[in-house]
Amino acid sequence: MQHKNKTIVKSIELLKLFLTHDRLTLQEMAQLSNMPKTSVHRMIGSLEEIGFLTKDDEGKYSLGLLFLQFGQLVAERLQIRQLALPVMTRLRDEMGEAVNLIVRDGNEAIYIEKVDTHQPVRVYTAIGRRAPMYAGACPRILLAFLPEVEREQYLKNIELKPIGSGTITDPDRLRAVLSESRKTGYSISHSELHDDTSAVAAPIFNHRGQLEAGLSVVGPGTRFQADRLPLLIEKVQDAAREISRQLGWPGLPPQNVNRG
Amino acid sequence: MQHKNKTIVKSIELLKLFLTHDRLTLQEMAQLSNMPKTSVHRMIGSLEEIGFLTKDDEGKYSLGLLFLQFGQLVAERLQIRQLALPVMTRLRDEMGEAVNLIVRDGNEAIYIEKVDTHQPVRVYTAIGRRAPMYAGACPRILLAFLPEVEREQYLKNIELKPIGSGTITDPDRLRAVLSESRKTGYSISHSELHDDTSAVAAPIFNHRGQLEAGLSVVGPGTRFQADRLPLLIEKVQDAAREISRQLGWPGLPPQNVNRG
DNA sequence: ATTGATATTCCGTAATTCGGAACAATTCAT
DNA sequence: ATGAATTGTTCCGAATTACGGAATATCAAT
Repeated sequence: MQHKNKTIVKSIELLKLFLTHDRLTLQEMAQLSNMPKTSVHRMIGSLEEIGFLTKDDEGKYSLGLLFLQFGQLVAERLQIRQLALPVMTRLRDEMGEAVNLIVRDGNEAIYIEKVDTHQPVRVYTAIGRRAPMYAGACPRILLAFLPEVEREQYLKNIELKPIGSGTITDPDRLRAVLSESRKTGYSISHSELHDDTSAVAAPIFNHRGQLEAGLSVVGPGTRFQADRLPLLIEKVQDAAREISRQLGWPGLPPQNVNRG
Repeated sequence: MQHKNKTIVKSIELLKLFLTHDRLTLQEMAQLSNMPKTSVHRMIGSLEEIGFLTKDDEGKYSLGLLFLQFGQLVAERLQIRQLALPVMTRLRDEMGEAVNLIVRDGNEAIYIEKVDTHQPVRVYTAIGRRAPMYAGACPRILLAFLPEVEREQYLKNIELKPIGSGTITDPDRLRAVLSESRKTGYSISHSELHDDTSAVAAPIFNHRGQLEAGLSVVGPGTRFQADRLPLLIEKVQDAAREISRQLGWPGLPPQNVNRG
């Protein structure tokens, strides 16, 4: 990756402005991106031509419907979603709490499936949301079961910013928690991503015993007290193992993989 | 749009290969796109860097999870989906047929919401799919109620390719059908997009009386015979009017708009 | 080890993008 | 209505950026 197309990267910076703004004018985009008006003008012209942006009657730009098509394709092609959904629904019904499925994307965790407690729920809601891997039970279970080299590299480079009132910001504490999760096979969080929200998560492995995804139950902190945690842990782990099995997981405890 | 960023446009051509292929190697992308290996290599390097593509263990590329995030945002920001969904669900329950909601995107119709007959159904399925505006009841109702200048321009430039066994390929016949739909306020199709599938559609207008979307019930041709059509037409039109009303539609029949 | 296939890097050429500045269009206030 | 201000569009010379053929590296299979 020695040479790269700067134009593409810059254009995406423009598109990413729309993650936090739904409609923008040329001027606003130029200001937010610190690029010259002319350059922005040229780039969004191209982005509009290909369908990544659309210009409405008032001359404001927003994300194009082409993203619906690409988003759908990505969602459809994630086989694990299909397998996991029935198990997730069952877990939700058993425990009466929302259930999330996440995978790793680079240095982040991304939500790829959700079953909510309240009906009717648009499944699509929350899908695509991102979180750092160090915060929250579910992202952190991914981090815990990452290969050691990758995990260490991540821990060395990442800055632990507080997000909720309970976010772990001390690297030593984080290392201890991760180590504990590797031993027990689950992780717990209280108010790490959202205040008063707790979660219990377990890892999902694929046919080669590699970490594939994380599964979690999420709910208000008041319903995640000591008396109920053992049951929650058991059920989440059961569900995660069930999905792993469907992915062809050989069934060995993760710490025994690659030790023969 | 005198000057444009060729690089961006070419890169999207590469991404669009993934609409029909879910995994591709560098080599395959070079062949399918007729671009030099080196250029493809550079571009997909950038596309990977920004998250639009990912490389799996076997060195094959596929669409990145970033599309989930953008797709979600676009879906969330389509207000009409929120309004339409309850009405669509009710229509589905009344008639026992699948219900679709589509909007125009350039010269195509794109499905933005779907309520299926079979449970449990992933709503996301089919969302983002595209169809030409001349084929199928729902796409064609969009075409019928397009402003005359745009409609004529479309009809002059489009080539009517057969898709299903009933696709209209004769321009005069299409014009007659469109004119009829404008008078009656609905459209019917039999085997135009898929063989043995029929549909009945009605237009949805916004607060300015402009065409905003199309609503349709879809099902097997055997259930869309003459005896049942009047009821289907009535129910679809009722539902479409209900959604239009929620969008602030002034309530005038479309042919009276801008005639005062 | 040898072959064949695919991926990656090199590097001189030249086409493309850049961005300031001038210009046009639109909006707003008076 | 008129003028001022704001936003959007076009122009054009400078030079950065992308191009792509060829050489090299990596990998898998025999």
